[in-house]
Amino acid sequence: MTETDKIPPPNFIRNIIREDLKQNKNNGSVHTRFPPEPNGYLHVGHAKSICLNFGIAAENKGGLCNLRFDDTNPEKEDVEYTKAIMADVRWLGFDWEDRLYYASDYFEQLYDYAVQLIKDGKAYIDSLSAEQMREYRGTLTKPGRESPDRNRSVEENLDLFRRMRAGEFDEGEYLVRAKIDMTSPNINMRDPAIYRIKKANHHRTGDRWCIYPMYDYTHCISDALEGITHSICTLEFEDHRPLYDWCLDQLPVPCHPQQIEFARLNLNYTVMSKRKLNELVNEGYVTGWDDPRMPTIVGMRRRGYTPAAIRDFCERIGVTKNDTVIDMSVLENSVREDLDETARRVMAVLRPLRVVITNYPENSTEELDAPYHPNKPEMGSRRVPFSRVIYIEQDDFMENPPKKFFRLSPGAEVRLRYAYFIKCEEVIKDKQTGAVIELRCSYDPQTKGGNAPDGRKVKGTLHWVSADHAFKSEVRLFDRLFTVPVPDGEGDWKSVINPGSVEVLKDACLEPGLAGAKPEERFQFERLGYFCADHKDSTQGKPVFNRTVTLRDSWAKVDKQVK
RNA sequence: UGGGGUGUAGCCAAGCGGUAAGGCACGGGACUUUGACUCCCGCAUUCCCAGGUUCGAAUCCUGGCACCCCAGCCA
Repeated sequence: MTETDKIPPPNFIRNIIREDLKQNKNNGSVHTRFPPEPNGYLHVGHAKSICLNFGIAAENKGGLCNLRFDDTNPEKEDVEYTKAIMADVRWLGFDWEDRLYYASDYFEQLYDYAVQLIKDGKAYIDSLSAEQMREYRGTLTKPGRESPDRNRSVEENLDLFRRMRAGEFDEGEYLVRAKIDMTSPNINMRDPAIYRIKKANHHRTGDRWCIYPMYDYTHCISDALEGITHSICTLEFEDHRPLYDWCLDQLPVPCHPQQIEFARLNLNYTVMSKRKLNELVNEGYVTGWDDPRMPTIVGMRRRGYTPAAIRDFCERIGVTKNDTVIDMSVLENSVREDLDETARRVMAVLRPLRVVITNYPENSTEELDAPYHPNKPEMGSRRVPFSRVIYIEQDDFMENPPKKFFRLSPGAEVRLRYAYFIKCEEVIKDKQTGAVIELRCSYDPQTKGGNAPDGRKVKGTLHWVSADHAFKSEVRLFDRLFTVPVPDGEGDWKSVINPGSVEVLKDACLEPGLAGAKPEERFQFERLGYFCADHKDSTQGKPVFNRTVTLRDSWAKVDKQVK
């Protein structure tokens, strides 16, 4: 994302558009839209669609992308979601300018068009019950039968439709159907419903309507009314395209957009359906839609993912019609790549082990200079306090180290980053448990800053925090939400939820400057990973941190091989 | 044994009749005051399978096979 002039990789949709432009189709314009239903929060799958639609608009001269809420089902939708969706799209870095639309804005026009269809004998009012509808529809292999109401007169249809709108009937009593073909091999064309009665309050139109248009009928017309040129949607709508085209062919709409379908995103070790995400929230498996383990935009944001990283990820995975599952490592790679460039390095000890530097003067403190980024001096530096008692990571000490372990062990010498070389002289253990509770080390005053004048080298460099100056706070570590790569493939997907997907460390010791971290501020805790100050649980002067992603860890591999 | 789609490496993905890009992952090495970053090197004689057309096929033709989607008054 640093190169603004980077040419996006080709994909079949961009190829179609390039070809259309060459033919001067749509007078050379490109107009897309992102059409979420406001019935839940957005997830990375939506991010793929957002990046595609807004991206295509942005990379073509004069290209535009609308934000349109597909709000035709009042029972499931809510303003809470529209607000959250707008915030997410904006946070991802996209702008619909003044083109915010709602399908509900078109209800009157949609009604008029339906009247038109009825007058033209292309739609009728049906009184079949839902169960009867199902029977008449036939099956995948057997054609359907025509409803007895199919040849109701235009006058009667018109009257009934008017009375439906007027609220004279109960839900389910009547329904408007397109008159297409009950024997079509495509079930979507067997006289699909286009209007149903719902005596529900709509989040925008209130109680003005008691009949609501169906998706297939609404979506294509909304696209046409907005002058959309390319209506990009996911694969499951491929079968609906003939219906999309049919509706537009019957009506005097301003234009006829081209529907193009692509495969939705699947990520391993997580689930992506709104229904399942909803269950995770409602049944308490996670703390909310914005739980840092969730693949939602708000969840990833809270975890510390950046908009640039998510955009980069969406670019890398490509756009095709293949049914695929993307490896989580691709996402993590995008995040690390962005954060490596932008995050300041600081020190934090997650699981503290007390170290007393026996030959360092008591009650003495010095400040050591530590740059914020090893490769970017322009990011500046800060002073970190050093004193006689410090904490190091428990993992950085082993009493009986395996080969190639170049951290601290009895008699070994290591560097404390930006400070001194220390040597482990004595190991103090708990008399009861035998656990190592303290290390006694000596330091070499000659090695201040981290280099020895005599040229001797150490293999390991450890991060540390001065005990008296440590800012103690909470740090949360996250792991994958599921224990198997494709939970959807499991009979009971909830049986493979990872019980250890979150670990809360209450006693982490952070360098003092971190007490001033702002909500959503991101850092690299050296040698541990990238962390983000939680915007929800942090309080003034007491930020708590979420681990976004670990650093790549080649020691973990060596360690595994040794064992 | 209805219709619509899709099959290129462990995971993604370019390719569109001229002799298999790239990314992730993985393996090896260099550098290193983060076992990070960075940098080198390696990683499909073969494109779901079988035939055919062609001087030449992942690309064209024929026939199989596998997987995904569709029977809401959801989107």
